[in-house]
Amino acid sequence: MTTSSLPRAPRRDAAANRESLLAAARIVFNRDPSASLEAVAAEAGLSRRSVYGHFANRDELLLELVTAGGRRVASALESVTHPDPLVRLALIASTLWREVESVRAMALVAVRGPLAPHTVATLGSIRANVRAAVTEGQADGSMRRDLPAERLARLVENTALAVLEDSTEHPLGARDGGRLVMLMTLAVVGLSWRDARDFIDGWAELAWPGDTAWPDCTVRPVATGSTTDTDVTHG
Amino acid sequence: MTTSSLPRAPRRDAAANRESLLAAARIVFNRDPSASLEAVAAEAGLSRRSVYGHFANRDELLLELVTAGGRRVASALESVTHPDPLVRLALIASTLWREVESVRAMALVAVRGPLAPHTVATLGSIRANVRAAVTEGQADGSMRRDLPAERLARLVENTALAVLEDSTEHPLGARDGGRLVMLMTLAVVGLSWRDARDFIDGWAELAWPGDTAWPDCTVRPVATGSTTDTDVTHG
DNA sequence: AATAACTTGCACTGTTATGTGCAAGTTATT
DNA sequence: AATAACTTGCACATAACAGTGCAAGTTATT
Repeated sequence: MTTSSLPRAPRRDAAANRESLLAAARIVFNRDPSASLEAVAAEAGLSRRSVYGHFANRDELLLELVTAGGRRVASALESVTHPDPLVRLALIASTLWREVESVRAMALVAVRGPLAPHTVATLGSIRANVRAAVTEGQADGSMRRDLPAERLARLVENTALAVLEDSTEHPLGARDGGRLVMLMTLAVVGLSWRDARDFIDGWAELAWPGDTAWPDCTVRPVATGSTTDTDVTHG
Repeated sequence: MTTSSLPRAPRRDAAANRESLLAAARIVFNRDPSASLEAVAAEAGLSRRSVYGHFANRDELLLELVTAGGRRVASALESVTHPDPLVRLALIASTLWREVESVRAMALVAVRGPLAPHTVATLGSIRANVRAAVTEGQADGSMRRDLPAERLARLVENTALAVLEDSTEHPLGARDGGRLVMLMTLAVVGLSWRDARDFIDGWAELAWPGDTAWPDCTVRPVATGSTTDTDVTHG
């Protein structure tokens, strides 16, 4: 049975178009956050008019986009747990990088723009996690104690955003970006650059997914020789 | 002699109004960078129409505002010279803080917004100085060498901006802000938090102007006891 | 006091964007 | 093939905001 008799089921291509619009919006708004719906519709191969067949207004489209992205990121971050608060922080940073890398500009708008409150709500758990890791790290002495936890946590967040921002204009490989964001995070919480580097290289879980883990290293150069004091990036 | 005979001198109050408009623009645009000229004129106690008696258009007003601010900052930074690149970087950071503190939002717009190219041009010397200090610091081993100088320099800049940004929402005393911006700068270039703290406290020229300098210390707590591991800020 | 320099209000144009109503088309579904 | 579900193009309403012309006011200067 297909539900009742008279009212017909919604067409399947409509849903597809809706997705097209969201995808287009992601692309267009990622290029220019204040782009018009005209531009979005064009990117989707639809007419401006039809946007309103799927979304009540611009804000609703934006909201849906940001919410979806936020949920994706939040869920990816849920799996981040580790006893060591420094590792946890580094993991949060690099996970965030991985999730957001392809939508940097959008993400920045979501966090900095008028939708910020909503985004923050969706991503509240991250903030809480960062905050908790920082507090814990300060308590066990692994993180700097000369700043109140709240401020330090915000600085950690903003630093990560700064890396994202910079990489929007000066692209960075996915892997280099992940490493850089960890390095900067650790720097902000108080580690020297050598300590941060060694710390990252010392924990298998902080290695880039594709790479062979530290213990059974075959390909990857170890922490001595050419890798030491070598650029993370070439550009 | 008052120039020629027929053409009269421009009225002095006109110049005053022009200043009023610039001052108003600084206030209004600092609150909302995309505010209307209506709002600016209102703040200045003038009519929207009269804005066009002084500036050809919105952009010209904006430009003048940003240029003036830029020049002020640039000139303040010209006096920053020091043999030690770390000290120089810290001085640039705290000088910048001092100059920009009261116009944070505007400054952020000037740097991030559409006028960025122009601002960058005006402030080109800063960028060059930062760049030079970083290169020098990497050469003498006092700064991290795992990142190319360009990127590290940008990270230094962006970190300073991040502190500015954070302090817009979560105010910071002038002095605490200056110290924080130095701490973060040193952190980014590779110092551990303790090293950064000791470094700042070790150089008289990095002390806050009002404070008595290190050598003949009378009031200020020295680097042992209560100051160690103590909050820079209370809020 | 004469007068040029300013300011003001109003009306108007132009631009850019959002959002709606509707008739006429197209397409998936039954 | 019938038909409801979508899409489309067009016209239109609305809303901010920028920028201009002009006539009538006000005010500093000479």
